[in-house]
Amino acid sequence: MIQNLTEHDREHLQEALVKSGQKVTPQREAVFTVLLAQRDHPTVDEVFHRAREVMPGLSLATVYNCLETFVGCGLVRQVNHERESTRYCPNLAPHAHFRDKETGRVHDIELPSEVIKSLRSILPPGFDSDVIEISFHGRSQIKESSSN
Amino acid sequence: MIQNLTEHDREHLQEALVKSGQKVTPQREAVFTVLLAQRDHPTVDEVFHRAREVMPGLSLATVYNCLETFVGCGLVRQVNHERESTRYCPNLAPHAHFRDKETGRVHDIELPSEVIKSLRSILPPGFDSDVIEISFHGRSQIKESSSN
DNA sequence: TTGCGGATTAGACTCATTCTAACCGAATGG
DNA sequence: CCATTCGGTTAGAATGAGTCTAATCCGCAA
Repeated sequence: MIQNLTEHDREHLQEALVKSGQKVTPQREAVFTVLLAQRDHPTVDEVFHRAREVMPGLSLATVYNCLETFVGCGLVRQVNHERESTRYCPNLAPHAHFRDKETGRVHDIELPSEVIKSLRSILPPGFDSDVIEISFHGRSQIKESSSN
Repeated sequence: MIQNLTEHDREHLQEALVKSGQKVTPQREAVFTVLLAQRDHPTVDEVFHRAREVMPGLSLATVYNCLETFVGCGLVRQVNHERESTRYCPNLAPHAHFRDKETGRVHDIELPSEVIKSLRSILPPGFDSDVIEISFHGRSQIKESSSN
C-alpha cells in the first residue's frame, strides 16, 4: 500500500521544490508518495484515485497541478503513447519505454549511453536536440508491475 | 498548389486500398493528393482545409476516416508529439522525427539500419517489438518546409 | 490583525477525436 | 429494369483528457 516517504525521498522532494521557488505542501507530498509507491506509470486519474485514499479531499485539478510542478522541477517525466492519457514516471535515469500491446502496461528499458550517442549522431548539422524520446510497441512476457 | 496525383501515386493508392478490400473514392484521392503535395506533417485540420479547396463539400469526419484507412493499409504514418493533435506523414521509409521547439515544425530524420539494430538490441529477453518511435525535440536552423 | 501571495478547489470550458444515424451511389441479383 | 445491399460519406452530437477561472484557503510578514 501507500507508506510514507522515506527521509531521503522527502528531502529529494523538498530540495527540488525549493530550488525552483515552490513550497512543500501536504498535497504535493501525497502525490509524490503515490508516484514512488507504485512505479507503474499511472495516469493522472490513477494517481488521483490512489492519492484520495490517503487524502480524501484532494481535487483532480490539484493532481494536475502537482504533476505539472514536478515535471517542471525535474522530479518526474511525462510519458505519452499515441494519444492516450499522459502517464507519469519517477524514474529519472535516461531510459526508453516499452508499451505492451496486450496489457497496455509500460515498462522502462535501460538506455546505454553509447546508444544515446549513436542516436544523437544521426542528426544532420543544424539540428540540436535536448530531449530524445524512444518508445517501443509490442508484446512482452514480463508480467510483474515493477513496483518500487 | 495541389496538382493531381501522378500515375504512379494513383496506382500506389489503388493497390494499397484494393489489397485491403477497400475502394478508391474521390475523397480518398483528394486527401491522398493533399498529403503528397506538401510533406509538412499536417494535422487533420490542415488536411481538411487544404482538401476543401479542391473538394468543397468534403467533411471533417471523412478526412478522419480517410486518414485512418490510409494508416490501416500502410499508406501513411501517424506522428504524435506530446498530446498535440496527430499529424500525418506519407514517408514510409524508417525514420525518426525532429520537432522544432520554436516553430513547431516536424522534420524527418533518416534512420540508418544499424541504429535501428542497436536500439532493438537493448530490449531485454522476453520483449518483442514491431514498432519503434523515436522523436527528438529541440531547435533547428533548417527553415525549408520539405515540400515534395 | 491585517494583508499578501502561492496553493488548492469545484466546476465550467476547450478542443481533438469518436460516435451515431441518416443518406448516397455503385454493384448485385432477382 | 427495379429493389437490395453495402461501403462510403456526411452533419452534428457525444466523449473525455486536459485547461482555465474565480473563489477560497493558509502560512507568513508587516
